[in-house]
Amino acid sequence: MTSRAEILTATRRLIDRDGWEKLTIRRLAAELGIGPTTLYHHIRDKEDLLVQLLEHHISQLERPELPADPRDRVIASATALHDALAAWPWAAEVLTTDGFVGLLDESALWMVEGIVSGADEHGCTQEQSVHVFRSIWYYTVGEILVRAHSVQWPSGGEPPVFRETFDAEKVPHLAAVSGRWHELALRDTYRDGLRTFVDGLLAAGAPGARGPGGGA
Amino acid sequence: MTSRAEILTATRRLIDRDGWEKLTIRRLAAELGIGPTTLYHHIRDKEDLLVQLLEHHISQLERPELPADPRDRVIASATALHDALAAWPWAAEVLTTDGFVGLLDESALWMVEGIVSGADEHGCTQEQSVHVFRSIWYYTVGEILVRAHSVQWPSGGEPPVFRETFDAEKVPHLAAVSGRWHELALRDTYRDGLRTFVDGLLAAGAPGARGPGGGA
DNA sequence: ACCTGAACACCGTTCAAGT
DNA sequence: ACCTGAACACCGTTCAAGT
Repeated sequence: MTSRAEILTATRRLIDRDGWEKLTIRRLAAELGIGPTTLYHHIRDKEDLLVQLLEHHISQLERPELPADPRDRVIASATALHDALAAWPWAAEVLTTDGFVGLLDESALWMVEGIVSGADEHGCTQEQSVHVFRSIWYYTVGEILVRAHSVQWPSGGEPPVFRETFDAEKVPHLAAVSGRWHELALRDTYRDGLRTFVDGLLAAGAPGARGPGGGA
Repeated sequence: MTSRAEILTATRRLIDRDGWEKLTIRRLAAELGIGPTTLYHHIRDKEDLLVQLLEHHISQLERPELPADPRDRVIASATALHDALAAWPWAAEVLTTDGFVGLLDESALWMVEGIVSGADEHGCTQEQSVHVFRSIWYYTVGEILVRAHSVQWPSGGEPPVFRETFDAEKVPHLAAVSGRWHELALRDTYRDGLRTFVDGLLAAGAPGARGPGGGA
């Protein structure tokens, strides 16, 4: 009597309530009111559960109209990817562990397609377009994972992000900025970095393909 | 009779032999020939052990002469950071989990200082220099983590990185490249991406600070 | 000081058995 | 078909007890 849908919503409820690291097969079974072993009649193993959860949530993503301009389409696709993962940091963990593109079905691939097609149409070769995607993917997944782990002290004690004292002899520039580091590290600079990176990647891939403000 | 040095070398030996994910307190104790509980007289907990291991190995890193040119110094520092982590993917895992810069002692901070000082001297403000470091850090840690997990099938069966069939109606650009994706995804493009990113970040931070080929 | 076994509170997963 | 308890092979960590 336990359905796939019930399992997925209970999993999501457990993660939302207790946190991603508290998701275990045994707790999920308790959440469902069944024995842990019963779960194995519906899922192959824990990884299978995670992948199903991820696919389900990505398939529910609203799919925005992507810009016609190649460069803007790359930015918009990467931002959609980023925001989807930022909402579920556990997803980023699943994706780094299990590989990304080979895992997901077509409902998620429009974001990858948006990046690759933008690079292609900008004038990149296939090699360069894949390179553009991979570079953006690394930057995005790194941002998600680092920031997801950094916000573990929401209102607890001291934020242990940066100690304030540095040896000005050995690391003068860090010493100079140390008092402000914490504040600066909290800023959301993903989009700034993304724009910079994309423009650089596209320029490196196909320098003459598009002037500043130029058309197709 | 169990020393800190003995524990750290045994930990390293266990990781090198059996892999990072096989490192447990109990296995480490067995490796040392002592009871698991005995270990707790020498380490506070598992995380403490990991941080000690990381600090020890980073402190043993050879410290290269960094270039005088700011841009080249940023590249060289980031590359040193990347290569250090690529050699120990478990370290990247520890660092994303525990925060980076606040955790390490001065023996590791020269890499961070190299990036921040390069950005500063290029003409970036403090905000911009921290942004440069963070962007590079995200890209680097993402690359390490994704690639570390992707090489889990060294000679096993099918590499599940990318399935070869795509719906050419829905994702035409992915369909076009699908046959080559796996090969392209294996290429080491970290340095290419890094150079592109750094040049973009520095240009965005301080556009007029340095012309192409210009000096200080 | 340094080390120990027993115990606590957990994990993921398998398997023979029940309805 | 669907579900179960018991069991296996593990975890990190604590604590009272030993030398």
